[in-house]
Amino acid sequence: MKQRPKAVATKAKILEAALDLFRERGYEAATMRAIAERAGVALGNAYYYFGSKEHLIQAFYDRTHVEHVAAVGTKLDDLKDFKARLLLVMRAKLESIEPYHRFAGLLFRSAADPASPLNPFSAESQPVRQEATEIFRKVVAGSRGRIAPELRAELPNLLWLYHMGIVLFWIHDTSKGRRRTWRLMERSVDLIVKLVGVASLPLMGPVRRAALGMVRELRGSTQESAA
Amino acid sequence: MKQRPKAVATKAKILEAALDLFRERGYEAATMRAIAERAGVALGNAYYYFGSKEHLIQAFYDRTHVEHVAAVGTKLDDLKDFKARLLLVMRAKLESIEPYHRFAGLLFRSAADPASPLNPFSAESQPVRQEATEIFRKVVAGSRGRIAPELRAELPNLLWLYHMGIVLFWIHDTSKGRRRTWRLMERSVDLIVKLVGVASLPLMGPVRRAALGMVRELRGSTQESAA
DNA sequence: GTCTATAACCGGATAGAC
DNA sequence: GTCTATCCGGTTATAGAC
Repeated sequence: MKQRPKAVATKAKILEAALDLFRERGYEAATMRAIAERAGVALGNAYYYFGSKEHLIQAFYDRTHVEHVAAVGTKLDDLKDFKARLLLVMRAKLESIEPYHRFAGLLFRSAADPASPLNPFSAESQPVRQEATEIFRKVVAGSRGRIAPELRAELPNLLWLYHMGIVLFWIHDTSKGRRRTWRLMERSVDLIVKLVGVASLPLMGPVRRAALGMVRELRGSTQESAA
Repeated sequence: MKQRPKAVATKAKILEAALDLFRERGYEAATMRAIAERAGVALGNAYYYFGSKEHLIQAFYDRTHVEHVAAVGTKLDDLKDFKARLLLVMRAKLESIEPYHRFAGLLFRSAADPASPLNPFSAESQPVRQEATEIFRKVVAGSRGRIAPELRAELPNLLWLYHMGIVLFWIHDTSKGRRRTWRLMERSVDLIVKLVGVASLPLMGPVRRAALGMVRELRGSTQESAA
């Protein structure tokens, strides 16, 4: 199973060519033939390394996640406020995906198909999903302030879901510099912080329990085992 | 612009063939060639009437909406309680779409593409979206009980969005009889009613305003003019 | 195991003749 | 309005070279 250096290099070359072309021309125009040509390999060779065009996109997924984590870097260490931490992570997210906006929509096409491995809720995506949730776990874990304990446990998953919602909006956002998404993100972060505050009030016990019960139900369907 | 009877008949023939084949074989297997053949027309002729395969699906959309409205019928008139009304509409929704579960996933592939006319947030879908929101407007309008006025105005749109979320879950739900979706729907309706109650408390003014402000922002991006 | 080259299949979409 | 012919790109197949 050990791959030879040459194979690794070829695979990387193909992936880079694909990502470049996705950026430059969007999804449809970046044909497999063009990708292979740009990478300097035969069409069949591209398929040798990537079973389909969608597999190329899975790699894109991974890449944006890595870039997101890199963009956050160690900056979280300096912040103790929940809102500041969440804002940091969300800003880094939007910045890291921006270069790919052009073809993100078409990507989402596959992602929405329940049968597609690209679907963020699919079993195949579980590792990526779990990794992506990890950063929100960090956000919550390092936050000072009153957050109801049951909420603290579920919050990372909720934040991951929330961030998927923002990405969904971003995909549809055609405003210059994605202004609308940024505004929505900032407002919604503010709202989330408020809601977490309210939900953590002792009085809100029943509502909180109803909400968390439902969320666990929702999560159960896609991930049989919770982390 | 008046269409000749022959044209209407041909178009209908093609549409019926398409819906039949979608039901029988699912989306992918129902090729445009097969549809044309079943309808007894040439491939090019199918494209003369329906610009793309996706346009055929738009018709499918419309049909499920009509069926939903039919399933609700006049039953709303008998109920004055918000929760009961919302439950009625949501149950009718799940029942009316159930026969199509098998290929709904593949349909939603296109629906998720921002560039697709099928996208529920797209301009092309605005009529359908508005119609679909209408039923939630009715739900709210006929409900007795304390609901903050600003909330009342925005609630139909929020409920439409909520119902889209439930449908999204339903698409991914492989449990027998879609049990999980039903349970989630019932729990979430309960939660929504609780939340509306809490949000309508005078004390919640700031949170409510933050939430509604954000929602309007969100809505603004897809519908330039609010109803 | 890695890679090339080439041809072919399939289905969505289009052009242009009738 | 309807057809036939054709294009185009994802995908597969094949046969062989290093």
